[in-house]
Amino acid sequence: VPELPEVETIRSRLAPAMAGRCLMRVAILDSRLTRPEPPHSIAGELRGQHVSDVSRRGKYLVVRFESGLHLLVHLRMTGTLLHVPHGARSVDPYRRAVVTLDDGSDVVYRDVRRFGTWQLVRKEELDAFWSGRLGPEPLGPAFTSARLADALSGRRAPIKSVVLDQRMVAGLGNIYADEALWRARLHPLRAAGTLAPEEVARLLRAVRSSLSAGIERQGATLRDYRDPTGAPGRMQEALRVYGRTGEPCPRCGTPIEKIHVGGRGTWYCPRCQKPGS
DNA sequence: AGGTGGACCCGAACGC
DNA sequence: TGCGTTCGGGTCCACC
Repeated sequence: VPELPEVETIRSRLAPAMAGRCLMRVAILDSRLTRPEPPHSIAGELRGQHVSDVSRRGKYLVVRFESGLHLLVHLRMTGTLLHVPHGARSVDPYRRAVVTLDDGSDVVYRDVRRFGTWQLVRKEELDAFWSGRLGPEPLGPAFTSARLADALSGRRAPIKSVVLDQRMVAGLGNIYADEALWRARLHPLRAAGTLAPEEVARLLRAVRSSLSAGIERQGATLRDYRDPTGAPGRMQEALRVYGRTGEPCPRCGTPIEKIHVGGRGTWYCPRCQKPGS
């Protein structure tokens, strides 16, 4: 499941391959990818564009073109981007789009569940696009204790559900939300608005450190995730609670438990992460 | 308005 | 062995 660390890893690999290149051919093979826009019109707009750089905002990968156009790729559940040399494409029923660069290499978009999206946004519309959807970058200077405390205040929803809200902070998904709450020693069902200032500060540090750990290890490969060379990440070995029902908590040895919060599987340590106030 | 639950999608895991 | 059923996950949308 690509969350911020996985998308950042993809970005860092894809940027040198795409920056400065021209898109020679664009084939979009799944109409879901661009809807409500028809695939051929998106493909037509992309063809001939020159790539300035590849960046990231939350879980979105952003390909910026010299024309001011931006391609926003969201991988959702099972999307992956592969960079393959000229002629090295293999038969793959899950291939949803192929972009051929002017060095002959292909950027292949693959997505088993077809949840991923490609959107085109012009430079002038970009800020409005982000501000309607995404909160601050968790690893950037805008993500502060004061801002987080303000956003949490009055919220009665479980803290886990609130940190998954991309307008609260951009980039956490189910894995890193559980990991961050474990690091912060907060029970996932705690009402978000009841966190003391000290706990908010702990949560902020925990969000940053869990995401940084994921980036350092180039993402977590639980099943589908691969970087653009096809290599898996290593973060799955370093996860403290996610998916580890019955295994000992790395901090206290108590068996990890699984519950459901807001419809999502949620792992936590019942001793380190007490329900609290 | 904030909170909750279903829809979307499809392979894997599970149950009989 | 083989079938049907359930699950999960990010985001949007309808509903309370």
